[in-house]
Amino acid sequence: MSGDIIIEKQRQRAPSQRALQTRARILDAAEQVFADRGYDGATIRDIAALAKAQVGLVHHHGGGKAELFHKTVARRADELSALRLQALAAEQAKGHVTLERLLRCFFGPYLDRARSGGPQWLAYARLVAHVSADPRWRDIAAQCFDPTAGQFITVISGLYPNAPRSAVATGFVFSVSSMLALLTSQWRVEALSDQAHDSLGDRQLDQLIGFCAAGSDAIIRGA
Amino acid sequence: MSGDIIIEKQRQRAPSQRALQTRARILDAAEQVFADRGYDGATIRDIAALAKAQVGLVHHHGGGKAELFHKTVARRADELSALRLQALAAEQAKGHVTLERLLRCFFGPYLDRARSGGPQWLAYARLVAHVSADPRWRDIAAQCFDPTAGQFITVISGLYPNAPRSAVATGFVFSVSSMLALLTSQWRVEALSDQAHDSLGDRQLDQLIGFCAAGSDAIIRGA
DNA sequence: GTCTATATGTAGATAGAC
DNA sequence: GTCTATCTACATATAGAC
Repeated sequence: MSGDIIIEKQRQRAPSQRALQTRARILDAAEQVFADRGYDGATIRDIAALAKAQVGLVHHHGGGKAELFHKTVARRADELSALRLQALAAEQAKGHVTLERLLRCFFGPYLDRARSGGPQWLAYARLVAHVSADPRWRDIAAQCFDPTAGQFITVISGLYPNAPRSAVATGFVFSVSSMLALLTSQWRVEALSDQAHDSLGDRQLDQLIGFCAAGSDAIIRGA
Repeated sequence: MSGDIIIEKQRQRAPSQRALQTRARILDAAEQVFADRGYDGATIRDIAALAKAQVGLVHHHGGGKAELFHKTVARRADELSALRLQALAAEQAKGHVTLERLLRCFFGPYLDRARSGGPQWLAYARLVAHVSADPRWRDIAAQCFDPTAGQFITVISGLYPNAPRSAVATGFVFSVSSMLALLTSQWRVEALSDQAHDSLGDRQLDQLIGFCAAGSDAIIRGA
């Protein structure tokens, strides 16, 4: 898998309004189908049908299946990164930064949208789970998620001046995997609890932050 | 996806030694290919080539792609469950059960094998990550993993008499996802640390247990 | 149980009219 | 940009000889 897929090409002219809508419909459809069935399980034809577009058109806008997948992952990753870094900057400006608050800056934007931003954001979580589970997408994961994660790790390291960065990174990787579990494995919690579970709410976010903050603190202090 | 796939059928006669070896080679090959490329990305042909067997033979032993996948997941799950429950019983017999020790009974058998049991056990972790990421395999996950997980959750609940079972289950699901992250995302920790990381060792197991115990305790006490 | 050969479907990709 | 039609390749699965 080459790491040099170009996402944005220079365009000669501004695309028409209709073309932009078509493009967005195709990306939305790709997101859902890729999330539900993974890269190989998804078909261009399913995506085209869901987007109410023609097969050739999906190729035209997506530039082939692999590039379409990359575009689909990158679209919301860019939006999320901006929101997270914005929340981080606002928190730092207030001073009194704590581990809990930093994690809230990272988790909050995602969880907010998963709750109120429509089912597309929950589909995106499943998509990210697929990306994380498959070594073929390491380049995509590194390119889309690592820069922002690295900034958060640097700030957290500042809270523990003597801690090795690898301990902070380990706690952060565990934390991100827990966030994905919250978004993709609620059904499992319900099955193991023998009872219905609350839908995604403030309580779930607080549980996630409590778990990850206490856990990361334990790793970092033990290092 | 039907939940009534039968894994073991009654056989008329005991299979020959050669047949058993062929069967094991096919399951080993299937494990690696499914782990590397997921269910849809894997092909019966790749599995046959890696097992040095013929395509038709893979069908004969596996009973179709879907059933072969199920068999591959279930094989090590059964072995793991036995080891985990055995460690749990031994720990309970000693008395003085703690959350850390319970988590060690659950994580230890897997981590031990991932370290010294050959690359197949690491492949299995990637396979489980695929199963967890895809809602199509919920039935397999529930059948292979939930019974043992449920027993551990029950024992943990005994340590916190007033805690709701859903809080314990939430912490446990986060913990399992962190275990998978340890086994499948070491490369990510390295990339985010800007430094090489120790290979899988006692220290990693201690970090995982420390993270999950402190995190679960925080969730349960906050509930 | 094992192998060869083949049937059948469907995938990704593209050419060319509009 | 959009649509129709088609090319080419390879997937799963099975039939039947040994």
